[in-house]
Amino acid sequence: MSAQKYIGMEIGKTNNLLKRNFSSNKVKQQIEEATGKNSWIIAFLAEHQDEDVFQKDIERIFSIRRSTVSNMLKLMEKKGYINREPVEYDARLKRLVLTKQAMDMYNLLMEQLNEKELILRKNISDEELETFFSILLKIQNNIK
Amino acid sequence: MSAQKYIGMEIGKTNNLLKRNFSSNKVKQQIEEATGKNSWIIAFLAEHQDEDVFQKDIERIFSIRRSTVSNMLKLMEKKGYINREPVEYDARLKRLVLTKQAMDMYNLLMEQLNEKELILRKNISDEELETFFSILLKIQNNIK
DNA sequence: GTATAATAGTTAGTACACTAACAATCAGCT
DNA sequence: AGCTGATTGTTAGTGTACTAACTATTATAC
Repeated sequence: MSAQKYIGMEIGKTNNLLKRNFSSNKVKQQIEEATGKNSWIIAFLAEHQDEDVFQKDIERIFSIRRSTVSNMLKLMEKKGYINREPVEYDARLKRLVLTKQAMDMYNLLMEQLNEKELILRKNISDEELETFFSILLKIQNNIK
Repeated sequence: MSAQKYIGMEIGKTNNLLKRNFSSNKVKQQIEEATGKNSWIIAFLAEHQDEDVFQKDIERIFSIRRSTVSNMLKLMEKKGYINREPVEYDARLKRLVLTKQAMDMYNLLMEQLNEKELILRKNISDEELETFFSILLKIQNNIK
């Protein structure tokens, strides 16, 4: 029984390890530091500059609740990474726009994210990785 | 590029889903509610009643930092699940002891944890699961 | 035997994540 | 046009998790 592993437990442990060692993305010459999640959001916004992106999209993509998004984006605005602008066609929506500062960080952030991804994938074959993601997807579906 | 998945991202998303839907363990007739991590800790202590367990052990087993353990156990003490007792042979250590209330919850908590585990494993074969855990272990080792 | 290093736990400050309750706006229906 | 319900975002309060700095004790080394 004590040898049996629990999915939630193992994922939680791995998530903690990631948070500790792979979360902070210090960008040289930047005063404020982009935390792990900040980097992902900046990357997403940079890759979708041609469309309007709102908080509700961040919710869906990153699987976080609206209150969390609200707080995170408030911090990112304070740090000078984004602005939240109203749109004409719907007063409820606030369009998320990257600042120049954040856009300048994009390439470096992606480099860092990809570099870390390579470290995480060490000793894991492409086939194993595919299996891993497919099972993770099954687990995600089992939760809902 | 946008189709490529990132390990940290997918694990983070899954962890959020777990936290939202599989974390709370309401035990009938209990005033206070044992949160997800509380349940795990109670289970661990119940299964190791014959030995002395200290905060440093919880750190190692659950892969969380000492400050986190300190805060979590302070809350659990407040809720009446554990007591922290000094030991004679080392004044730095505080032995963790389950209260009667928590011991009474143990069987029900394990039932709930196992029940949830079954839901998480739906549509996943034993072989797949073994692969999944082995890759997760590789990822954990890649982080350190 | 005393100085130094290692270990165990706490506290302050911050980030991330949740629920619940709220306000504002929009969409649909009659 | 006006009511009802859905959508979007905020706020308050809490739990989990981190780092950094701290205290207290124990172990080691000289």
